[in-house]
Amino acid sequence: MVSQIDRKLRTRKALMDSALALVAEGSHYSSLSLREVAKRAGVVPNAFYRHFKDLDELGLALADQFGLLLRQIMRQARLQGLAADSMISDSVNFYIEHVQKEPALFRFMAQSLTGGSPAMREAMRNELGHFAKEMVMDLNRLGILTHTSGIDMDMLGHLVIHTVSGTTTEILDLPASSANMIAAILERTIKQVRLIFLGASGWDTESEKHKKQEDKANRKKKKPKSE
Amino acid sequence: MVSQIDRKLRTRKALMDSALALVAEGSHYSSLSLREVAKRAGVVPNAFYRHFKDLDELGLALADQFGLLLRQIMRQARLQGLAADSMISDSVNFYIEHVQKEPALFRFMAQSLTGGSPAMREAMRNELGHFAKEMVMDLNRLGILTHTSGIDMDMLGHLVIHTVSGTTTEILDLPASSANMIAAILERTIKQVRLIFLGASGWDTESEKHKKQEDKANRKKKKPKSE
DNA sequence: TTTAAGTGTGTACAGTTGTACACTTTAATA
DNA sequence: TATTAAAGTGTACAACTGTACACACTTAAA
Repeated sequence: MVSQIDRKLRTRKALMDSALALVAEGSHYSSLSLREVAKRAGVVPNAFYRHFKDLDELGLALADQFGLLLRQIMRQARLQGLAADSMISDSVNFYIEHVQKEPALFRFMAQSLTGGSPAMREAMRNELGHFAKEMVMDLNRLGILTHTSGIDMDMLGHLVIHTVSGTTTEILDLPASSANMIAAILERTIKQVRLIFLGASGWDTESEKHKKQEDKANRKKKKPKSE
Repeated sequence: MVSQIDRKLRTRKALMDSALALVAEGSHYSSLSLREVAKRAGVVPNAFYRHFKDLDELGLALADQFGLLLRQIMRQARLQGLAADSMISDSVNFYIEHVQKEPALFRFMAQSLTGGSPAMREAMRNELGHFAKEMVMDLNRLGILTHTSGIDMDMLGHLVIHTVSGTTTEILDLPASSANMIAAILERTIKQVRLIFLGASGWDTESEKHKKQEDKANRKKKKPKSE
């Protein structure tokens, strides 16, 4: 005998897990059907409506779940107390570990950025934006960035996001057996993040003159097209 | 009276354009149906088989078309002969212009990186890889990078790709009316690429010691997990 | 001119889709 | 204990799916 709300939560979770499982097996979320999701969850199609009005709504719930996972990862990373000098490589390592541990959710994330309803894309982007913001703040706090003045944190955050999420989809496409390829990508990503923060630390000294230079040149021509 | 091969090419193109149009209207490629693609192309469903065996095969043809577009863009950019001092911003500007000019193909590209058949994902990644390689070589040739020694070109290329393709999907999600948002993203992306190359120019001087530092630290702990 | 090949059409069919409606079963409430 | 609300079931249906088959028409080859 189960509590009524427990039962409700259980099937709800079953539906979400079902969708994730199908995504993990190679289907694209936007091509899933309500019926196959229900069947996989061991429930009759109509029961779906007791929990979600749509597959879109289920998608939003999954986006929430993904955000939760991200926050767990961050919290866990903080508890470990990464050493400042190996921080970048440790962080990337740690992140990729979680990608491999929970491939379905990350695959779903990758798909949602370009597919799904507009609402879902936005939700997913918000989750990632939050993640990047926290990440950059952490790295900053721990001394990777010695100066915040002058540098556009939002820009930096998006740069890290795009790098990491791009890497994520690359890894998820590998046959999982090829550990050496994964290691190569991982190493490459560490280099990339390191390069980013190297660039960031030189930003307001070197880059400003660079920027001025470019702006001046831009104002002069203004119409570089000749098509 | 039309040549037989002309006719063939014409309907083939109609089918491809149809798929692109549906994608441009918000559908995800992996959720298109053969029938709606055929209908939109003004052709009976069965005629589809005279040109493609699958929607997957049509997708590969679209990937080819996208690669072609990329190469055209690069050629065009080279013909313009960008000035070295405004090169990064001009390049990004130029690229984004084309994204807005041909939104359907770029949308398709973004979708294909995480959706579609494995073959298509690989095809798309190859096209982008080629693009990034050429781009980095160009920037290098024109003096943005003063030294190639020691820096991992592949790493740099992927970094640029992920940044640019991430930006691309962001732009394509905007309601197209909001020109100011687009301008903001564009500016951000220019900053990002500038930061990347700033990092790259300091790579083998500053970064090596950084790397050694991290490696040493890594060797010491080796097991940062505590979950 | 006859033949062959290829492009597009019409009909057909079995399988799947979302969802409406009436229902059973179960747990919480009164 | 009787009542009510909610979770899940079963049947039904019209719309849509991919694709097989036989056919019509047009161009290219013989």
